[in-house]
Amino acid sequence: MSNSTPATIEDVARIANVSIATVSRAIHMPEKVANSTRLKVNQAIAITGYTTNAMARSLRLGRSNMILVVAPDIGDPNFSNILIGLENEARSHGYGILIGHTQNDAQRGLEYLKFLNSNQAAGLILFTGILPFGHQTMTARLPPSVGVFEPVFNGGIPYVGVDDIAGARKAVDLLIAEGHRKIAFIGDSRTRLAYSRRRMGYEAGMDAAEIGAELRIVFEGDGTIESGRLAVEQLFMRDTLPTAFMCVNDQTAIGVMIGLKARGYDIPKDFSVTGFDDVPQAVFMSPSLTTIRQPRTAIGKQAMALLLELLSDGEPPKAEILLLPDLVVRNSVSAPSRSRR
Amino acid sequence: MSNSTPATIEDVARIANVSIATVSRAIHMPEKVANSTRLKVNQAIAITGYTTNAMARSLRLGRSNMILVVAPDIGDPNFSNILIGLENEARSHGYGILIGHTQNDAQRGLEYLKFLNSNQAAGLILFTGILPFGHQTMTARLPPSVGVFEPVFNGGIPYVGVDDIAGARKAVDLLIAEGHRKIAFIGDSRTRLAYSRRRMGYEAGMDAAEIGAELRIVFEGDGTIESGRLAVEQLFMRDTLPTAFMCVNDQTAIGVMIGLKARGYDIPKDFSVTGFDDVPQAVFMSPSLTTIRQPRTAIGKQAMALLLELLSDGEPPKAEILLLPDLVVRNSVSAPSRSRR
DNA sequence: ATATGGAGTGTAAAGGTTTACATCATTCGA
DNA sequence: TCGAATGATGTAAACCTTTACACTCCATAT
Repeated sequence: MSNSTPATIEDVARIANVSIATVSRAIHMPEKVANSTRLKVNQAIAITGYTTNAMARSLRLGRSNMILVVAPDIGDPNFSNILIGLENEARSHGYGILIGHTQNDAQRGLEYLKFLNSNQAAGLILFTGILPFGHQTMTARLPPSVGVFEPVFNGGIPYVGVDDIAGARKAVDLLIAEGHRKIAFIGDSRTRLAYSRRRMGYEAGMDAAEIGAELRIVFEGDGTIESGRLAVEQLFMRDTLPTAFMCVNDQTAIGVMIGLKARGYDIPKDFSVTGFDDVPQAVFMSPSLTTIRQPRTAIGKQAMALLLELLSDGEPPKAEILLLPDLVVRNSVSAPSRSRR
Repeated sequence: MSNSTPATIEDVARIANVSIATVSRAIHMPEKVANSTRLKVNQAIAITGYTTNAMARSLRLGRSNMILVVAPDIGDPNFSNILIGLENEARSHGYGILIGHTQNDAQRGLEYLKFLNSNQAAGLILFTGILPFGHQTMTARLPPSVGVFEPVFNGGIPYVGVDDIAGARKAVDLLIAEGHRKIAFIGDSRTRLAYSRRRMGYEAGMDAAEIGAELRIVFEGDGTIESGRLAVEQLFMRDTLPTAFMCVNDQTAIGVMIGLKARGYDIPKDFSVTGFDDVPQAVFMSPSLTTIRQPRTAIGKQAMALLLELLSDGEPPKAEILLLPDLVVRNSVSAPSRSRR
């Protein structure tokens, strides 16, 4: 049983007293094999402890059962949760997951391309918004691919993300429902579709509540904590203070809270703050941050499902799948204070 | 160039006007090939864009260039940082990383065993303290393996972790240096080596400062936030209050802080608190938590290095590699207050 | 009774690589 | 000058599957 070399299909065939072809069929196309034969084969498999050699199978089939997942930064807290979704879905379809991180380094990306070229991966999941593989020529050889979170710019690759407009809308609507009208949007001017869409959600919400342009304050930062802090400074200098800060992401919101606290204000009594993403820290802030939660596991699952569909059909069923994010109400939002309303 | 099917070694051989054996040698044993020939081959490779088919290679060689990493929970914040270390080290040696998570489910673990049996992985990195694969019989077939963080109980597998004794010692020593003498250790009674070692560090520090048993308070919990909160309750009931809480991990420390704050105490003015691990939240607590940082990336790197060594030598060079963790001083520790000293 | 078709199985090729062994050419020593 | 040693390359087998094609039975239709 515990032989030094693992059992091959031939060992099974010999014991079951059939040909290797029959064994293969008994495993992969059971209906093509007589009941009695299938039984014999299964017994032989049990006796030998046979597992089909994935290398040989992949070689013969011309494709592997691995999916390459490339992310700029594995440490990104978003990543691990997406990974769970990806992994579960993949595994339940007999695929395994290969991890690559590029650290935003094109050279690194190219190294991973080798995995693909050498047939080690049947498909590709991309976390980064751009194809990591500089050369256009490469695109031709790219296997079925799916983007996560963001559309992939330089390739016509379907992606799975979140409905940023609807998500942002939930945040404004909450603030408006609480009685806020002068709501600042602290944005991110970097060219990411997600960010501009969140602003669109903000504008749409303000439109719907018929809040005029004179009450809208937009500050375009860069999505960092520092950028949030800076936004507060600027707004105080300009002396055009809102009663609520709707932030493009949690990082910015954290910065805003730091800035407000530094000036001695109380959140949410003096100012309300919302974020977007629901990063792990959000719940540990004081006050805990009201934000929009990315359905990370679900995104991962959907992305992998889409990729697997692509692998079997070859036809991209959809160019874009947007999931609806949830509003997570915590303690950074309340009605605007009397005096400042 | 962008042919539909990728170039094979045969294409290269034809263009370079040599045999496929020579091409293979030119790639893998360059010194065995004449300079002029090597040149021709390299040119042909450049022309065809050839990459060796990893499937075929692995099949022929009988081992793959993949390392399987199994963790109970990919979402664990520790995991991603370890993963960075693992991945970097593996990649720089031509290996790729395969991810599996067991969710502490033995059945899941067995599924991953298939990856190993089917030759898809040459080695194994284990995050869980136990072999996920129930059956002893399996152990015989396990490839070279290395544990991370914790020793692997039911297998004689080397592991890479942190020097818990030395780490804990740093925490006590800090507290003692600040003037504390009555220091409580809030432990974890679950049978993990790490936890008992941390307690050993505590005792050693108290010994070194010649602090008698009457000033030592030990509460054995279970490492959860709730356990920390409970410890505070118990200690207040027993009315044997320390001036500082040294906690077996950050979770416990968070619980202790919650418990103390609930009773209206100020940290660190009334009580000092230390943790262990430096989880991501630690810095966001208020006050931010003074703790011992796990050198996660370094652990991952070392573990992979050890595994690769195992793969080439076959000889386990060391049974245990312990890295020295750093003390991270934040704001949860100060000198004990006059009145309570 | 014979032809037809289908179900079940076997034979053998192919997939791309590595490497033991064979072959050939060259060089060196006697 | 010849034999041997050395170096460079080629031939072919092996790694383990999957599957097209061929074959054998057996049942059914004619």
